[in-house]
Amino acid sequence: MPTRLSNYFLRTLREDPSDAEVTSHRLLVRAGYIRRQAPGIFAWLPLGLRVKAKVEKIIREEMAAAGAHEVHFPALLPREPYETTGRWDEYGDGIFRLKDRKGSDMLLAPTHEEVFTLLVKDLYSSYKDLPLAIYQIQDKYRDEARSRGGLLRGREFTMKDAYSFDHTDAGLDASYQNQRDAYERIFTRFGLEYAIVKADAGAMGGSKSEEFLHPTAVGEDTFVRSAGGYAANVEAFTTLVPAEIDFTAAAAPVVYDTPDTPTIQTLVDAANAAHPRASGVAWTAADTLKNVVLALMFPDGTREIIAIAVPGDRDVDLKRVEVAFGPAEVEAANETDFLRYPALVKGYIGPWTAEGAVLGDKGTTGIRFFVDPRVVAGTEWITGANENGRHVFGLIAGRDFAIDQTVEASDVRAGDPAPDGSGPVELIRGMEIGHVFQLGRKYAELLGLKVLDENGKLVTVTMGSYGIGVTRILAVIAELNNDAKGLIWPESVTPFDVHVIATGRDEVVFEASETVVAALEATGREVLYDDRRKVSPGIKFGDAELIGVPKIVIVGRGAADGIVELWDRRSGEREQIAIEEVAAHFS
RNA sequence: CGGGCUGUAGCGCAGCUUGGUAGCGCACCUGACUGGGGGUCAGGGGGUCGCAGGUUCAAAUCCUGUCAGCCCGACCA
Repeated sequence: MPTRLSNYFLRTLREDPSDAEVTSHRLLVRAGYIRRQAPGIFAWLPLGLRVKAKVEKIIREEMAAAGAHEVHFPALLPREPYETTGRWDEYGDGIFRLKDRKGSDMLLAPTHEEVFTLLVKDLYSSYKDLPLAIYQIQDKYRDEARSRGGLLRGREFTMKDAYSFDHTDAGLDASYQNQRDAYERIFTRFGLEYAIVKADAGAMGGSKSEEFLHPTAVGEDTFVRSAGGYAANVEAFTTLVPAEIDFTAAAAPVVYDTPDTPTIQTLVDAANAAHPRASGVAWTAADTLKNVVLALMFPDGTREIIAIAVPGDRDVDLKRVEVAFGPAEVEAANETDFLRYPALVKGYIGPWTAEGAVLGDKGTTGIRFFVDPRVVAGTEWITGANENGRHVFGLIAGRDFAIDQTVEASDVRAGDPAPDGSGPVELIRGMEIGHVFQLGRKYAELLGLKVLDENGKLVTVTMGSYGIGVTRILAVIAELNNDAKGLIWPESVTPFDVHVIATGRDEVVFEASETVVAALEATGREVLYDDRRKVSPGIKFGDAELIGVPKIVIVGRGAADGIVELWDRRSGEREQIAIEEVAAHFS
């Protein structure tokens, strides 16, 4: 039976909802696919549900092809397994927590590693059962500080999450590659451009991790890409380390008075004015060493002050620092912190004084000291002398201060060289649509998932976790497929195959329409039939354009002569054909 | 969590400066006309003006507080 618009649960909106900014959100609400329920939480209407089902169908087909089995866990879970793995605490405010009537802590799962691990532990105990890949399509909950972009970043979203179980590292590599290949097929079927980038494993833990990023201005991630094929999330980008410089002949450092130079720019100006470089080449910010004092806050509540030295022309990227020291939150050191270390003179901080080191484990402060990887042995710097209005010139890395601890703290910029030598990188905004992790043995270890191997020995299972954002993909597809009039779905996910419009009031039009609809359905097409009487053609055309079914058949003034029109939503082309030929056009 | 903005009918908005018992467009209901691009006419239903308190004879409007939402940033898939 066709879906008849005369009694379908659908209401299109003539005007844009005021709270929708991004295109996909605006159009999905206007065209009657979703309705906002609460910030970042949406109700699904019949049209939206159909598209979502199409997205899920493609994912299911590829999961099946990859040998994964579908299961389904509750979204509502007890605290205990998450307590065991430490994520109950690590997630902080990021998850929805609630209590049942007995006062037991529950959560709405942000992801399901723990329960998948426990399920396999319950049922399997032999290496012969491995490898195993299981997955579910389930709603996830994350209490975003600020949801935005409609479906692009909601607090409830549908995700396909798959998990692999192996008893050897080689097995995990194979399972990981298997899922990764499936993801490539999935995104190709959706017609989505993507870049596979090295990623930070973050709260998930584990080692190897790659993100599938769709390049788009509305994306929340920034990643880098080189012409030579290197790609990485900015958090995972590693600096190309320059060659060391022989400093055996280098002069000793000299301290100069540099009054009123608390910032890099004032320092560079003062240096060029009062202490020009012997070679005559002007000093630049890149010749200075900026020592940034930060506070690390660990989940257990401890606060540690650290110092990081980066070239003066670079800013510290706090996100990259957090990745380097995770799980910890990072913020700039505050006044209270500085009061604890009177040796640190704000604006004039440096690792060195003539009397000895200030920073580092051998320094007078004992503060852990890290340097940017560009600060290699033999590089020469201007930096603070730990006295108000004084800087030291000609400070040699590896001679005058320790460079044994490097950290990726500097911001990443377009033009930076890729670490693999494949050339300069460009910075691109991307939306994460998939993420594959090698979790390794973290979860299996903590939750006690072991199997007997070939030798009858108990070994801890090694796992992978593989996520795809179902609703996010739907939104990205909507974001990509629309025009000023409305949505234009690709064939792969369109809610209906054909949208038949009856225009006019003559009975012959509706009779002809029924014939067309029946013929289409006989070929297996799903038909949305606009059979509304007393609705003007303009409204019907407008609704069709908003809803975005790519193939439209208009039955109207030619109906009496057995002629209908094929209307291609995407190209706008219209073609007159005989009613008997309609079905053939769609087979 | 910081900054900005907004809460008036299902949706989009005006009214607030200068207090006087709430209005427009769309949507919805009835009837007629119209019938290939959101048509016309006539009639109609629907709102504790976010909430609480205060000022006043009188508050959507002025004052105080509070809650909610949106956008930017921080953060996060």
